[in-house]
Amino acid sequence: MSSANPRAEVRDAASKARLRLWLKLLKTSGSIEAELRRRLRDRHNTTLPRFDVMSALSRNPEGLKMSQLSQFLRVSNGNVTGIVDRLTDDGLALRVAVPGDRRAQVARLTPAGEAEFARLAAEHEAWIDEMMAGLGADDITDMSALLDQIQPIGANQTSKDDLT
Amino acid sequence: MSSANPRAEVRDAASKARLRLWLKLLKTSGSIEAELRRRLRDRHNTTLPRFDVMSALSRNPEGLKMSQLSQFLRVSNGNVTGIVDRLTDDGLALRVAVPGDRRAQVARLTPAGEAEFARLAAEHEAWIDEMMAGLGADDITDMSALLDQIQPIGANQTSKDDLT
DNA sequence: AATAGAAATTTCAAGCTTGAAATTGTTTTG
DNA sequence: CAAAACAATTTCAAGCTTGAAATTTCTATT
Repeated sequence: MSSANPRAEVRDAASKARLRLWLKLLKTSGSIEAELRRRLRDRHNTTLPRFDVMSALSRNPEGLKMSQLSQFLRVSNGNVTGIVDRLTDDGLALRVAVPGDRRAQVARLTPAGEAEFARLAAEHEAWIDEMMAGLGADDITDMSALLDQIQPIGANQTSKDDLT
Repeated sequence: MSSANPRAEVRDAASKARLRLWLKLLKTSGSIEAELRRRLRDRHNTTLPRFDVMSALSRNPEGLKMSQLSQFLRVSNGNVTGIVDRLTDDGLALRVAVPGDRRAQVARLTPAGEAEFARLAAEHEAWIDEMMAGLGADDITDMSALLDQIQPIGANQTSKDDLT
């Protein structure tokens, strides 16, 4: 069964190699993410989704409409509703009516929310720096270029943190 | 404010570069994962967690104890309980008593589960192959080596799909 | 102005996920 | 052997996540 079509084996091997790479990629990002969640929980009593929302709001001090927020974070509308609810309960965020459109609301960080996020963000960056300490400047450039070659859907969806 | 300590700027730039790379890595793996979830749902009426459990069971036809399963997948015990419950409800998995230890049970795929997984796995591999078509053999080798440089915790936890 | 259609949000049910507590069963040891 | 320690699972509450349905409020179009 090893020569009906010699090309088939090559194709199959390449496919398996890509699958292995995907599993490795998944494992790496999953491990980083799990460790971040663990530290946010144990050291700061918060969660990654909350951090993500606060991060988005922090970059938009004037606030973001709920729909903008969910687009930016690439999650559903109903999802941010709940997260902002809980941040609001904790006094870290608040909703402000949008003048001229009574349907819409803008979510913003409170001063307490900004202060809290500043602390979190500094830690977060240090954690990432530590976890990726094994990569030098060139490695980062290389890996970035390689990641660009992966196109899950085709077009290059923007956001989920542009940090530009 | 740009020369109190010249090294500080370099350190800071490197840190920012690592952070950007992490966000990119997260975005890429998140996009792939989201697309996989979407296709599993729309085309096969199932979910990624179910696929993962079935995959693990498929590689262990003799079955896995619930605790082995959760270790292998790196998720909590309570988590697999629920997923296996639902697979069982659907006739794709079943629990078998372990002779000699009445606390333990082994989860296995039913014949229907095996057949179903065979279909899913073939599709899954093709999807990954398609999404990563942009990477050649050398790219895969390079990326794999770069991923090895990232160590979220220190030691190199095994599993979450070893695929040997 | 009436109304049909679109838009911004929230609500909801279902499933995933976790860590902690509770159950049930096994093993070690005083 | 009793009982304390340990082990395998399940149960539970809380939060995350989604897509679909429901609300409320615009915005055209007639």
